[in-house]
Formats: sequence, structure tokens, C-alpha cells
Amino acid sequence: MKPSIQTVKGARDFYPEEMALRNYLYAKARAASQAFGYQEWDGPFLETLDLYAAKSGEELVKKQSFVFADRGGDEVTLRPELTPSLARMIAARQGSLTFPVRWWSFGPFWRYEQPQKGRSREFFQWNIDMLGVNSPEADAELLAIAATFLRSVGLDPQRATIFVNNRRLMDSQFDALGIVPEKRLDVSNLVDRRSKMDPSQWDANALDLGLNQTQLDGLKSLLADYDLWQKSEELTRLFVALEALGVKDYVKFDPNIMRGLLYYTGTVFEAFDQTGGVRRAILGGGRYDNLLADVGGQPLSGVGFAMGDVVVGIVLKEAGLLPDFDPTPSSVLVTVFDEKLWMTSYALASELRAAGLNVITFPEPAKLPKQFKYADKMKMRVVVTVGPDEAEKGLVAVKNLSNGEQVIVARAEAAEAVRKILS
RNA sequence: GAGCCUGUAGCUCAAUGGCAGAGCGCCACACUGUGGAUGUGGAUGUUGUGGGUUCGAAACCCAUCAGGCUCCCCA
Repeated sequence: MKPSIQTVKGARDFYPEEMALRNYLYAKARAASQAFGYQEWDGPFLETLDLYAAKSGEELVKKQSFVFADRGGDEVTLRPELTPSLARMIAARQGSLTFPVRWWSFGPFWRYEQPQKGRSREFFQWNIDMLGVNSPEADAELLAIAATFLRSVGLDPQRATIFVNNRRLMDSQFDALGIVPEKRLDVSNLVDRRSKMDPSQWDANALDLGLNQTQLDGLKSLLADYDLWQKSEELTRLFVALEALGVKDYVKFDPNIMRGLLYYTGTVFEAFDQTGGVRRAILGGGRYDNLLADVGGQPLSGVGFAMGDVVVGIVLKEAGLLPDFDPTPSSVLVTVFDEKLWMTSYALASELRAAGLNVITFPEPAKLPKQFKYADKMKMRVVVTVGPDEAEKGLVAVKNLSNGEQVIVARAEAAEAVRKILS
């Protein structure tokens, strides 16, 4: 039977299987974050529109935010990103926080976009930031966290690569080509779109922006120069630190990585699936020097990245790296032999739970084959049965489903027998 | 916000204007105290939804909803 009411467009149902993946990503993000000593935090899911109007682009505020009036008439929005909340909260306690601040978060976000592969309107995102240290070595730490995560979910450097660039380096190169600072943003956006465009059309767009042929040629050789990082002290130091941190194999310099975000000022990076199943970035981030000052705090530099759950979920699925799904958190089934022994089974299950085991009881008397089939389908590992023969002597039958062996033990020793099989 | 493609059983898909099907899964039984295997049988459906064309529509037309690809955007 099909339900007559569908989910909201771009929203997803989390059946136990999807919920398990979400929790898996959460656990891996937490592990990578905590391995580097980051503290978990969160902001409100509802924010005032003004928070985003202050810094975020017009596109985000006007077109891609879920905005509505509350009952008091104030405009509120479902948070489309976390960084403004971070800046606000840091600024509010700037005088009392111990820097550097190392914070991470995993929660829901909403953007009113066209849903497609790798993109939904309601999604979960891992955010992680370090504020108060402005150095390539700090940037390297965030890259190492990203690489640690990728490694922990089974994505090797050939499969998932983090491409890094530096805004300051590119700006100085643009300067050298005689591209005026006012044109940097346009040129950056153009670079960002290059991989999606037909080469001749891209050239035409570049000339439309007011570049001359010499500048265009210079820009193209710039974007083909994968040794360009050697001209940047920041990037040179970054790669030294990445090597020491043991993640250099995950990171490659790429002059084509720009990122659309206005607030990035130094190192920028994006991780991509190299097998091409998903063209969207798995994660992305960079250094931002001016964000705190923009929301009224003292100037404070930060570096961080964000990873949505949707793209990485697809990448893991396509790579065959989804973790095995456990249909039940319990590995033990206590059968109900018949009407008469029903409550005996319930009492036995209760004893096993008191001994610290997670136990499912079959909800009613049924034929044993049916109960065993249920245990098998739920991938349970142990079945405990009390039939008339056992009940009479105070015994229980404990069966190991993985090898089919069954032992008869005293009821008081059931928990121990189960534990032995599970260990 | 724009263009294109798709929507049939729980899942993957057939049926190209003429009786809506297959495989897998599901349920029951064979098996009256023990799962995975095998066999036999069974249930599946408002063909996304609403209109229209037609003697007749899953198919053709319009609208709408959802998904996918792309543009835009990716904070």
C-alpha cells in the first residue's frame, strides 16, 4: 500500500538501514575529530535571517533558505550553514574562551535547492574548525583530520583525493598577469566553472570578462602548472607538515581549486571521488581570516571544513564500503515454546538482560522453525529455548546459530553460555 | 528559476493502443522440539496523482507530484 502523503521534496526517510549509515558517519566523524582533541558543540537549528544576511551571499538568503515568520511575526530561518553561528558564538565569548578553539559538530541543515544526486534539501553535515591560530601547520591539521576520516571509512588516496590551493598565491599570480583586484572574484568564478565548460566557450567567457589574450594565455598556463605551489611559502610549509602528519598521500596541489565562498582568504581545499561516480565534492573548506571581525568580534583567523552526509554516502555505496547492517542490536533470541512456557521464557529473558545482554523474546508461541527463521533473518547469533524437557530439570538449550551447535546448561548458567558464544 | 529524461507488485524490470507479467523477496505447507537448502502452493497492483483523446490507455495529449541529468548555486 502506497502512502497518500509523500515526504517533503528533498527530505529523506531514515529507515533503520539509513539511520545506521548516518550513525556510522557520525561515529567516524567523531572519532577523527576526537583523535585530534576537538570538542563537540552545536548551534541552534533556528536562527534569525539577519545572521546570514550579514555575511552570506544574496543567493543563499533570498533563494536557498527556508525562511518563515514565527507567530510573533519575526523572520526565522532553518540554518543553511553553521559557520555564521560559529562566528557569533565565538565572538560572544571571545574574552573567556581558551584559544586555539578546536570545535566540531554534526547536525542537520536545510537548503532550498533542486534535489539531485548528491544533493537534498535536508541533510546532515560535519563541521570542524580551529580558530585562533593562523599558520600553514594549522591548515595541515585540518587536512589531516579530513584524511583520517577518509581513511577510517576505507577510502584510500586513489579513491578519494583532497585537492588544495591557496587564494593568496592565486591573487599574487593574478596580479603578476595584470589582472586588477576588482576582477579577482569574476576570474575565480570562471576558474571554478572551467571543468564544466567547453574549452572554446570558456576562452570566450574569459575574454568577455575583459581579459586580453596575453592574460588568458597566462591564466591557462597558470592553471596547468602543478608545481606552482613551490612559489608559495604557505603551501611549501603546508606540505612539509602534511608529510610529518602522515597524510601527504591524500593531498595534491591543484591550481584549479578555488571554492565559491567569498570568505576564504588563504588555503582552500576540496576532496573528490576519483572514480567519477559523483562529481560533487565530498568535503571542502579553507582558511578564513575576516569572519569574526565581520560579525562584530575581534579579528581572529580560523580554518575549517564541512562534509555533507549525502555525497560521502553515495561514494561509500558505489565503492562497496558500506558497513554491514545489523538488523537488530540484540544477538540473542529467547523462543517461546508454547502457551504454558511463555512466561518462563519471558522470565528467562529478563534474567539474561539483568546479566547485561540485549535480548529479544519471540512475542508469542509459534512453531519453532518460524522462530528460528526469524532469528536467522535478523542475523542473530544465539537462540535460547526452554521446552518441557528442559523446564522440568531447570535447564535451557543454548544454540550457536553460526555453527549450529547446541548446549544444554543449567538456567543459572545461561548468560555465561551465551556470552561464551558471543565473545 | 530554466531545459531534458524517468515513474508498472516490497525490489529489479517486462508488456508500444487490445485479458497487467517474470525473476527475486514475502506468506503458508512439506518439517507434530530447532534457522540457512530444496520442493509445492498462495497473496500481491486505483500502472505516481488528476483530467483528456479513444470502442478500448500502463502506453498518446495536458496538468501536477516525486526522482534523475544539466544550467544556476554550492554559503
